[in-house]
Amino acid sequence: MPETRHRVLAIARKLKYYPNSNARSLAARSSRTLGIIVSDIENPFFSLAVRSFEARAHRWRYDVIVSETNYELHLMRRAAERMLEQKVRGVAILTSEMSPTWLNEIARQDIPIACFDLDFVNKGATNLKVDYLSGMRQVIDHLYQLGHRRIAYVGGRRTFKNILSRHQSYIATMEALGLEPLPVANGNQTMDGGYVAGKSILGVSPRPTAVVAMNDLTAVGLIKAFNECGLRVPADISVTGFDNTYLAEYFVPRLTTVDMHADILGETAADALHEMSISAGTPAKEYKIKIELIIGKSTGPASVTATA
Amino acid sequence: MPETRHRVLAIARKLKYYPNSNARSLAARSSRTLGIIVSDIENPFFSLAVRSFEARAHRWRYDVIVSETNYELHLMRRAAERMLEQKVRGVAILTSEMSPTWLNEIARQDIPIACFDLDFVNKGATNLKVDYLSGMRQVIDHLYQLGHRRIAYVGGRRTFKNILSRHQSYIATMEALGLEPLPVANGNQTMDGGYVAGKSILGVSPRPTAVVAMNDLTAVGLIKAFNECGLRVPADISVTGFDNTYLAEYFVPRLTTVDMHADILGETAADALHEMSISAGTPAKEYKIKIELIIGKSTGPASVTATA
DNA sequence: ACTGTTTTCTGAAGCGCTTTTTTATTGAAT
DNA sequence: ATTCAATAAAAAAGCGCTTCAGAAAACAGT
Repeated sequence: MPETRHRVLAIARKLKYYPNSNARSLAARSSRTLGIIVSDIENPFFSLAVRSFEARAHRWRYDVIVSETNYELHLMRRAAERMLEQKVRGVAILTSEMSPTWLNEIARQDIPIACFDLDFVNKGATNLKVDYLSGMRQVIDHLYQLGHRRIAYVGGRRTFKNILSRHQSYIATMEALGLEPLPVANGNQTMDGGYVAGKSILGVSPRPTAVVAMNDLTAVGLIKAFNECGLRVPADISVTGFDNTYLAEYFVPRLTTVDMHADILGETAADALHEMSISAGTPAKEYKIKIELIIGKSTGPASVTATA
Repeated sequence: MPETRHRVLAIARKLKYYPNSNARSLAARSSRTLGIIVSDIENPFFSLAVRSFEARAHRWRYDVIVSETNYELHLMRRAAERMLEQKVRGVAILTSEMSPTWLNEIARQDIPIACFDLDFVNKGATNLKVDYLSGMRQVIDHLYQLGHRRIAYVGGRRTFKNILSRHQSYIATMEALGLEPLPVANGNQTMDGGYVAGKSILGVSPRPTAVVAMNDLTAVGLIKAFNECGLRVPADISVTGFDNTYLAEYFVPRLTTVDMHADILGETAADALHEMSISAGTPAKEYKIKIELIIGKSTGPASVTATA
């Protein structure tokens, strides 16, 4: 029997026969496709998540389609529509600019959802949660122990949920330490945003001795801005990132950052969708994504001159 | 009429109607989907190309599916099969580890192909060519003028066509300048490969005064390795990248590299596929991708002690 | 008013598969 | 041999759309 199967497959290949997946999905009333929507495919955090999601999905014999929202609302809409039109078997949403309207729409069609840090409460949705507060606290504690007191924060362009979480965690942690949260400079989640924010921070007086960036890309942009103005990191000013992308690891100086395990995130999302799709009615679980401080070389003792 | 259309669409939305794209593709005997296959989605060169490809494809009202080969043959095979099964309207192949067998297979089904730097000669294929020789020559000339004579090269893991092109161009250019090509260290196209290669280069005596990396990621890995051993870039050793990814721009020191215009590449590929798909029988064109040297801060005059 | 032509509308056919139903086949039990 | 359940094989019925053929309607020309 296995050999028969093998022969059939061999002949199929020889005959160049590739089953039409459209017909298959149509007839089976169910596609073998998972979707994943991310904010920014150029951000290594997301590309790593996409890769591990794909790898795991392929293991379960799904195809995957990926859409990017680029932090833009109309692309978010298109992405959601596309998932609906393609009749995906499940969709992972790793982007906070996804409106509840669409989430509900997807849930209404009984398509399993795995969302990263979006707080979408629905029986058809699995939540992948990150404890930002803990991450932010670890970062700031680390800086605090190094003697930093004027710690600034650089956030993202919009007030998306998870971007906001990081900001709120910053404020909460600062206050818990009896420090005054500094006015926030906002970037746009990427390097150039960080660069611009970095320039603006340099105008603040007294200058912060440390800057916490909302992600690694922003941190890199900050450092570039600082370097251009003759400031050394970490000698003159400390900078931290968030996400622990491969970028953080190879950047010089190696970034102090928070590991969010993008790879585990992607895998977990794929696993969760698979599980939900084979056993409908399973109560949606909630996963906690591990978070851990990675101490690099971009943070150092608060410089004496600056604190003086 | 337009208002009627608008009303219909509004009602469709209200009724939560999303046309089944599988049924549509099946009935129309033609999908509205373009495929793109890349080596490594984490490499910013590719992610940028994917993004611009998607953007342009969406403008022409195509959906796009992206597959990654990860430089692995079995994934390459799966990616090709998937394109065939999904009955894509055209496919862009931005990965040199794609066997001619599969290219022919795709061409045989009359699916337009746009391949980047793959030398696939077929009437159904558009070629996007890069003049590596020119790029490499510009890089090496630049180093030569800075006084470098012992210029090493760090290549990729396998002998894929385009990776090989860069290598051959290195050798040709060196010889043209009357310099001796040094033995090549091979990376794996990413940072950690560059890092390992960097360590091995440090063992070579006399040490090269400059290293040409096959891409930006490798260059970053190299620099990390050099830094760890106390070498400063560019004071002690110069390093160049290739691709001019955003990484190169924000890295400290800003990388000297070669811009391959990944965004234009992606757009051109999408345009070419679109054009081929609407007018079958058009003779396949050939596009030349512009290439240009970007001088950064990772290259400097050959250090006197090293050349001595 | 009548035929010939073009345009618009309606309904049926069919895309390439999976699934369900029907029919044929076998095997055991009477 | 005959009946009935169990199993295998073959045929039919869609899945949700697009397309195409044919019917109906509209428009001219004589």
